[in-house]
Amino acid sequence: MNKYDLIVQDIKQDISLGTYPAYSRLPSVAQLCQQYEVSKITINKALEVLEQQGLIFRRKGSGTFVKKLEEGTQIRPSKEVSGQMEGFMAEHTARGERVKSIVYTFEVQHPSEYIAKALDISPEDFVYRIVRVRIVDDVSQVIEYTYMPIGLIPNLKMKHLEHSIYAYIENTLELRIANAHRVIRAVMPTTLEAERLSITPNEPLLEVEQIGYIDDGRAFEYSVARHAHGYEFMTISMH
Amino acid sequence: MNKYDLIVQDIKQDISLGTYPAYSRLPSVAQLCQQYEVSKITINKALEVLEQQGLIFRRKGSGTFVKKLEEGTQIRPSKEVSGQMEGFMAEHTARGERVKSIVYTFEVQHPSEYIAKALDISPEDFVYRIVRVRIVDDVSQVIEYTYMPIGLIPNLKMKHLEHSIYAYIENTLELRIANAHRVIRAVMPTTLEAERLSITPNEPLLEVEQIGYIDDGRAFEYSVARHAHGYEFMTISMH
DNA sequence: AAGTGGTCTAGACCACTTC
DNA sequence: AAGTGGTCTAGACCACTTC
Repeated sequence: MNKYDLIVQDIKQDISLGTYPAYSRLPSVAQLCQQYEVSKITINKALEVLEQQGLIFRRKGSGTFVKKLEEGTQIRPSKEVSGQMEGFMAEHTARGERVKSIVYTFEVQHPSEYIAKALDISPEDFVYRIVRVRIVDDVSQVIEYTYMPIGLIPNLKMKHLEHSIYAYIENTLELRIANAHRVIRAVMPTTLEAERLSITPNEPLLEVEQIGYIDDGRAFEYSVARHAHGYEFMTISMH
Repeated sequence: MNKYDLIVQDIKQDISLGTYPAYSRLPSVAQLCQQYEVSKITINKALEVLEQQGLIFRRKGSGTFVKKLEEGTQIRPSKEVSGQMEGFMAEHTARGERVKSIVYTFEVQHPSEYIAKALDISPEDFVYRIVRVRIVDDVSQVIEYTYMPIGLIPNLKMKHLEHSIYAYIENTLELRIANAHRVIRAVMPTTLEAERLSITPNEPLLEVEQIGYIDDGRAFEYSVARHAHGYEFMTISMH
C-alpha cells in the first residue's frame, strides 16, 4: 500500500468519526507532513484523492476544509466514489444484499460492425453475447447485454455469469481492469424487457452503455445495462 | 498557465494530429522530461490528466500508450472531459450552436426543507426559484429548475437567466465555481413539461440533479435538469 | 509579515516488463 | 541487465489569503 493511500484512509476515518467535522479546517499541509512524517508531495497526493471523492476542498492561501456531506452520503473506506468499477456483484454483496442472476442468453457469435468497432476487433472475430437480469434481494434491478471478445476472455462458463464475470477476469485470468467509458441515457423498456424485469412498460429505464478496458488498453467488454426502479448514477465533477 | 497544462495541450494536439497514433507508445517519461525540459513530476502530472481524460493509458514497466478513440469522440482542447462544468451556454456556443432560453418562473421564496439541506442554508433564508427551458438551434432541449441562495448570488436579473447565470457568477460576482455533485436518473415528463419541451408525454427524460459548489465550499446552486431528445451524459471512471 | 496550498526541481528507490 | 512508470524526499519559489 502506498503512503498516500494510508493517509487517505486515515483522514477519511477522522472525517467520518467527526474528528474533523464539516467546515472545519484540516491541519495545514506542513502540519500533516510532520504528523505523518512524509513530504509535501505525498500529502498533496492524498488531499487530491480526497478532493476528487468530494470529501474536502482546498483553497489556495487559506487551507483545506471538510465538505458538508449531503444527506445520505456514505463515506466509503474503498477507493471508489460511487462503486463504479467493482462490478455489480461485489458492490451489492458489500452492502449485505443477496444477488442472483438469471441468464437468458449465453452464446458465441460474430459482433455487429458497431460492437466490433467499440471493442476494436474484426467483425470476423468471435464474441460472447450474454443477456442477464440481476436480482437484488428478490427484486429484478437491471437487464444487461454484454459482449466480450473470446480471444481476450477465454473459457467463460455459465457459473461465472451466474456470479461475477469481473471476479473471473481479475482473479482467474489475472487481467487488471483499468477503466471504463460510459454513456448514460433515459430509455423505455421493450415489451420483453418489461416482462423480464417485472415492470410496467411505461417505467423509464436508465441505460448505461459501457466499454471496459484492461490495463494494456484493450477493450474487454461492451455492455448495455438498463436499470429499473429509479436507479441512480452518482458522479462528482471538477471545474 | 502551468507547465503541465501546456504539456497536456501539446500532447493532445500530437494525438489529434496523428503524430502519436492509436496504440503507439509515447516517448518515455524520461524522454519527455528532456523534450520539455521539465522534471519527472511535471510529466507525470500531465500524463495523469491525459489518462483521466481517457486519451492514454499507462503501464508500469512497459510505457505510456495512446488509446484507441471511440467513434465520434472529439479531443477537446479545453480541460473538460465532457464539458460538465462550463455551463450550458458556454458549452453550446462553443460548438457554434444558437442557444435561447425561455424563463417561465423567476421568483424569490423560502426553500423547502430538502433544498435548504442541499444548499446548507436555513429554511428561513431566501432563494431564487428559476424555471427555464433551454433551446438549442430551435429545439427545446431541457427544462431546468434552479434554486440559488440570494445571500450568495445577489442582484440576479432576468437578462442573466436569458443568457448565462454561470457567466454572471464567474465574471461579475467573481466567484469561482469549483465542482458539482450529481445524481442521474430516468424519469417521465409531467404533462406540463411535455408541453413546454414540445415532446410527447411518453418520451423519457434524463434527469440530472445537481448541487454546485464554489471554491470556499458553499453550495451556490441546487438544480434539477430534465433533458429530452435522447440526451447523453458521458463519463470516464478509473478502477 | 506570516501562513496557506500549488507547482516544480533533481534525484532516489522501487516494482514491473522486456520496448 | 536495461528500460519503464510510480512513489517519495527535501527543498525551492510562487500566488494567494489573512486562519
